[in-house]
Amino acid sequence: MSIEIVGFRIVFAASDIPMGKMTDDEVAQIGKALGDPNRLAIYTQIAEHDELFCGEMHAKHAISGATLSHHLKVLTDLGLITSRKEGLNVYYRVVPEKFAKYLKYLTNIGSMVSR
Amino acid sequence: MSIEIVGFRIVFAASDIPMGKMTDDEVAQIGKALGDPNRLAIYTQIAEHDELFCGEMHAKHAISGATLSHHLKVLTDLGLITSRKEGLNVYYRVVPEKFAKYLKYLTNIGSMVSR
DNA sequence: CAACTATTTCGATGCTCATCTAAATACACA
DNA sequence: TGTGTATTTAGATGAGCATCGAAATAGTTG
Repeated sequence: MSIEIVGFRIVFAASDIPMGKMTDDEVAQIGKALGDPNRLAIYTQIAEHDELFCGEMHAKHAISGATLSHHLKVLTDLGLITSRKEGLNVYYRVVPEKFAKYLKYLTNIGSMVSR
Repeated sequence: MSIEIVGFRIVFAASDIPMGKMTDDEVAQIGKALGDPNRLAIYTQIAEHDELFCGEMHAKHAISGATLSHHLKVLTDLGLITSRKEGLNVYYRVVPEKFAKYLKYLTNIGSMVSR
């Protein structure tokens, strides 16, 4: 039995989100950002929890605080995460809309593959 | 009115595809591969058409033949595309399953964001 | 205010990689 | 078999970037 993918689409559980276009370049930038193993792990860890501060991430990844901060800045500059300062800690959380946009763009490519 | 994304999932039009797990590292590699603007454009162009040979791609992208060949090798080594030689030309096409796996992995991250 | 903790910035280093030109290979066709 | 075209390989170069240690900044708490 051979299986053929004829296409796929994203379904939003809530409702359709109005999402502005992403430029090809922005898509590539996000791909690159999520293309570093440490950064992908950091992003995934933030997504797993609701909010996370540096200290909790630092404990999980074998990188220096400076490097961690660098990765968080990259993700922040791209709009993939946001932060909130409270006391000594800086709490990070993902921006679902941004991620959804990226997924949607990729899904469009995928749907072109269909015949 | 504020809209909140509570999660999203990929729905396959044909049926659910049995897909082996991808390692985090492989996911990062694909992200990186699709994270180069030229490579993303090349991949997209191949996806748009059914099959494409180098010459057709070369005409569209402002890079040397050698660089094009390099990008095609990166995509091929990752299993994102395959090739077939016919006469002087080498025809490329995407491997939908691989792309779907990547999308599925990302979608899983996305679904974690939901509350 | 002083000491301590959390995070970021600075500056440097070494590796990865996109890109090129030139040469090699593979195939077609006369 | 020899010439022309398509693609890949080889080798080099330069830019980008992940990483670090150390210093700077910010905030808490005694």
